[in-house]
Amino acid sequence: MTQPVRTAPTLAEVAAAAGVSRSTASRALNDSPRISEETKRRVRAAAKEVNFVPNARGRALAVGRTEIIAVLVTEPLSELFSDPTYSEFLSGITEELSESSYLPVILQASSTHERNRAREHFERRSFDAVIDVSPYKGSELLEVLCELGVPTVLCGQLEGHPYRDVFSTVYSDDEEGGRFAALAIKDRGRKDIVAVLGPQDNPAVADRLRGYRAVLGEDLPDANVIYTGWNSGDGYQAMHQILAREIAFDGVLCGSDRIAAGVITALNEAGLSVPADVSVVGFDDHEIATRCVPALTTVRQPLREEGHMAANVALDMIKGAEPTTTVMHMQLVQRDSL
Amino acid sequence: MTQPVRTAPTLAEVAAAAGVSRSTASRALNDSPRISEETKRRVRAAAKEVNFVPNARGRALAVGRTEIIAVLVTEPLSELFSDPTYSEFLSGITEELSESSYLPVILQASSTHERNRAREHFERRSFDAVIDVSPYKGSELLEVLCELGVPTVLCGQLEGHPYRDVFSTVYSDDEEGGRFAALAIKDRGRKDIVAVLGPQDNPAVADRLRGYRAVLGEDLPDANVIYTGWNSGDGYQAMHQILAREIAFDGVLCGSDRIAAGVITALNEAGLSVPADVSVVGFDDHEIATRCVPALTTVRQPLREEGHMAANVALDMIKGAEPTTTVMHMQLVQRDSL
DNA sequence: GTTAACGGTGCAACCGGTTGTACAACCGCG
DNA sequence: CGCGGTTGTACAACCGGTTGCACCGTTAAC
Repeated sequence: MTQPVRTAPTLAEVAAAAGVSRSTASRALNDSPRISEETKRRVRAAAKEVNFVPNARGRALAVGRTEIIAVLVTEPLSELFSDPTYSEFLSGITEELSESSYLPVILQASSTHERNRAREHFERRSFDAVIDVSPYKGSELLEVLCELGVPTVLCGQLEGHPYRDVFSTVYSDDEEGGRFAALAIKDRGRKDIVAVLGPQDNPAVADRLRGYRAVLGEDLPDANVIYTGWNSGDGYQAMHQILAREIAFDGVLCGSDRIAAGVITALNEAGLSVPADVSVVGFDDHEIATRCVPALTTVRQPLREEGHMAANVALDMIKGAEPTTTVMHMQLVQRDSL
Repeated sequence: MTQPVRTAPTLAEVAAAAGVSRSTASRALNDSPRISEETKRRVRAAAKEVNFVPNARGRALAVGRTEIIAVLVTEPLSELFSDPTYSEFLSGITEELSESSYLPVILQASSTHERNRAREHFERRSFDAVIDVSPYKGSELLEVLCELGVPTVLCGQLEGHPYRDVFSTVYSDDEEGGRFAALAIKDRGRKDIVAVLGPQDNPAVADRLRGYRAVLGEDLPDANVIYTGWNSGDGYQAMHQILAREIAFDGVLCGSDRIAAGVITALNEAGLSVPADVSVVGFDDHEIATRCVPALTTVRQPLREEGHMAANVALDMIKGAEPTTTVMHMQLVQRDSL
């Protein structure tokens, strides 16, 4: 054996080194008020001495918690990866949890195989709570979680789902965001609008389009709605195609700020000025929005705050709180592209 | 309390229901040869009856394993998300592990805060093994893992790192892949080459470029190397810029198949024929490569197999195997774009 | 001087499984 | 009938922590 797998020191060793009992050592390390300062000092010194860290397995069994929260991803990872909103949202979760002793881990469960593994670990209570990033109706995993009574937070609107009084929900109002963007471009007096959206099968995209339509009606004809990827290159390519069609338009609603950046590049190359000739509105309030020339008017989705909220709701539920529903609100960010 | 948090049934309840002791119940459920068939049947029936699933915490403490493997991501998630190779690789890991009882979870550790949380849970031995997707030299986490003796697999070449005899390594030879692509385009007789690569700070991109250079030398001048994103829109945009420069070229090496798809679109729009006028070679053997017109000649990186390998190596190390180093080989996939 | 109150500590039980070992019942054999 | 050997089961210890409760020695109050 080249590898000296030092077995980790146990509480008993610390106690022995400090000359106290296991229970006293435990209380000292957990800062119980019943232990004298002097003893605490001795025990802490001994713990540091032998590099003691409480073993997760023993601790979990005793306190009934693993202090691990699963972030459940039921769609294929590749889809998740191509949607930029997730990364910000996930950062919000980890950011918030890093204040606590809980550790968020991402759990992929897109194939049946993976779902079975996940189910198994849910049943075993490997996790204290679950945050479902993209819940869908009829998910077997949600059924299992409901049955087991595992604290669960759904991120996304699940209309008419049967778990309303069992699970918590956190989502932002995409339709409202769409209305904000459309209202802004309408107030500017634009009449012929083009929409360059994200992928067609994305539910948020559908909600936003509904918001656009509610405000613009016939000013946004079906023919002017283009579905594409989320990146600037995609926006660039889409705008090229629109220009090639030689239709008249004076406003562009974009599904993401990166799309908008590509759109602006393509417009400029075609000799069109933003915002003099064409108004452009983005979505997300991504960092790139401020770096665009002109700076991008956009709709801010409070993704990071949504993550914070989801994390906090999960922690509350672990402590026994009742399920709640939280709607986050979109916000128009006025800049110069309108 | 609206929520009837049914506390999960324990082994003791199963044993009582079956009329045997806890130990017998345990052995029966684990299919021990020492238990009679008749008793096993009774115990299994009782377990099914009360919906028994062994509690992960108790089990973990007893057997010394949590059966959870952490997939460590040390770069920011957004970066991970924008690199398409990861998703395939991660799928390989989960795919392989779904055959075992182990569950892979993704652990984000890009901020200092997150790294501290991760470190804590490593020390507590919350995970049986760690697969580091993007290891870098001088990572404190690697140091901790080494010290703790946690079975660890590094995915990626870490030159001259001090952990060679402690950690296992799995990586594919990007430079070799670059050579394959360059050789193919050279054999075709192309002399003026352009490279449209991924992000400049990506180490794999650097390795591949080294491979290109080793074969092509001056046929690939510095000025012809463009760094961009990984998507088709990015390739489209990059090729537009190249065409605008009006330089002479007859071959394009692309950093991804999606980039190549965009490149081909742009070339076609400019009236250039592939492969008659210009040869194009991709990278990854992404699904899109076969759907391109013409079908894309590309370099296949065995990402999924790499994931399988990493997972298996991790399992072996958990069983006590010595650390190993595995190099996966690239492969040229001949199609019609050359 | 006895007693009550109190701060500090240790014993032992407990969380929910697994496993070494002892033991009882049964078998066939001499 | 007594023996050794097999089979099936139960007891109890153990994994590594936490925690209710009993107990000890002080000190203050009467």
